[in-house]
Amino acid sequence: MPPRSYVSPARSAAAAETRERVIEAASRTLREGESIARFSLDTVAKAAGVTRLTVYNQFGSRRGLLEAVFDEIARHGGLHQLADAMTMADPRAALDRMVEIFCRFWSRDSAVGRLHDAMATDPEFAEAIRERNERRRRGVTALIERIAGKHTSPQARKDAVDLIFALTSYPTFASLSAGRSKDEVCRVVQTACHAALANLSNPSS
Amino acid sequence: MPPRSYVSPARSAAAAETRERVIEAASRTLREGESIARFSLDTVAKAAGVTRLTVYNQFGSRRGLLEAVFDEIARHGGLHQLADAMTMADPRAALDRMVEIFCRFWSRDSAVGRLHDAMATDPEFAEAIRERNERRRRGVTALIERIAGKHTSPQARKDAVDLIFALTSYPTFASLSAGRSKDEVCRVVQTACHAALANLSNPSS
DNA sequence: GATTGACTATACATTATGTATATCTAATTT
DNA sequence: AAATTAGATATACATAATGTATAGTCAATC
Repeated sequence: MPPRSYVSPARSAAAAETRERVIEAASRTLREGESIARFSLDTVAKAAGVTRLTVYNQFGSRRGLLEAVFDEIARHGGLHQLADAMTMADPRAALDRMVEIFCRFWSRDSAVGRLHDAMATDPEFAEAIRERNERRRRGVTALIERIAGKHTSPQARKDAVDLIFALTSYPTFASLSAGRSKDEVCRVVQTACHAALANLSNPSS
Repeated sequence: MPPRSYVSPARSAAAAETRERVIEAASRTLREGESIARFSLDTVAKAAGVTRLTVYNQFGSRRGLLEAVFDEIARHGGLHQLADAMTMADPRAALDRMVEIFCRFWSRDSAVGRLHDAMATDPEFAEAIRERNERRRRGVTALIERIAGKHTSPQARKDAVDLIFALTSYPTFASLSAGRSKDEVCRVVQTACHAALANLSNPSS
C-alpha cells in the first residue's frame, strides 16, 4: 500500500521556526566564539534548545548549517542595494557605492569572518562561498567594462577587475580593519580602487 | 643521588635528522593534500617512517610541527634577500624588490597556503604567523617613511603602509594567482603599490 | 482512530589530538 | 664491562567532534 503523504501547515511552520532558531543560535555562537575551532554542532544545538540530531535533520551536515548561516547573513546584509548601485549613471560612483556596500556587509556581522575561516577546513564549503562571491566579481567586471575606453587592453581590464575584486574581499577588509572604523576602511579601499582605475588608461607604469 | 646527564653528539645528530625528516614529510603532506582538513599527525608520522609519539617528542603538538614547517619554508624561501633590498638607495625600487621577493616566497612552496589555512582553526598558530608577518610590516613602514615627504600626514602614511601590507599578503597573492603566473601577479601588485605611493602626495582623492 | 512528520533518546562507528606508562636500543659515562 | 641515559617505540587511554542507525514520542492531519 502506498504511504499517504501530506503537507502540514502547522508542522512546516514549526519546523521553519526551529530552523530559524538553530540558524540564529549558530550565528550567535560564531559571533561570540573567538575562533571557528570551538564551533561544534553540540554547542549550537544546546544554544538553540534542540538536539544535535535536529540540526542534522534540518541541515544535513555541519557544512549545510554553515551555508544556511551565510545565506541568512547575506539576506539581511544589505547586498540587495547592489542592484540600485549597478544602475547608477556614473560607473565610478557606482564602484564607490559598491565598495561601501561590501564594507558594510563585511562589518555588519562578525560571523562572516568565522565563516571565511571555515573555508580553510571544508573545501566544499569554500567552493560554495566562492560561488557566492562570483556575484561581486561579475559586478566589478560590468563596471570596469563601462569605465574602460576602447583602447584599453583586455589584460588591463582583467588586471583591474582582479585587483578590485581582491581589494573588496573579506581578507583585505579584515586586514585593514586593525585600528580603523568601517568607514575609514571604506575610504582606503575606495582610494585604492580609484588608483586601479587610473591604471586602465596608463597601461604601463 | 643526582642524575648524571650528558650531551651526545651522535644522539642529537640522529634526533636532528629525524626532525628534518618529519618536517620534510609534513611539508610534503601539506603540498600534496588539497586541503588542511586531511592533514593529521598520523599521516605525517607514517610518511616520515616514525611513530606519532615521535612527532610529539620533537614538536610538542600539531601547532609546534606547523610552526617548524613554516620556519623551514621561510629559511629556504629567499626572505634573506630583504636585507639587501632594504639598503637600496631608491626606496621605491626597494619596494618593487620587496614585492618581488614576497611574490616569489608565496609561490615557492604551496604548503604556505595550507599553513595560512591552519591559521583559521588554531588561534595561537595564527598569532605566531602574524608575528612573523610583522617583519614585512616593519619593512614597508621603513620604506614609506623614506618615501613620504615632510608634509605627508601620519594618517596618509598609515594608510599607505596598511594598504601595501595587505597587497603583499598571502591572501591577495592567492586571489590574484587565479590565471596568472607568479611574475604577472608581481607586476599587478607592484603597480598597485605605486598607486598607493601616489596617494602619499595626494592626501584627498 | 490510524498515520504521518518533526523531534527526541540512545547507541555506535570513526577520526583526531593529546597524555600516560612501560619497554627497547644504542650511545655515553663511570 | 656495567650502569645509565636519550631517543624512539608499543600500547593504552581520555576526550571531543562528525556522522549514521534505530527505536520511540507526540501532536497534526487524514
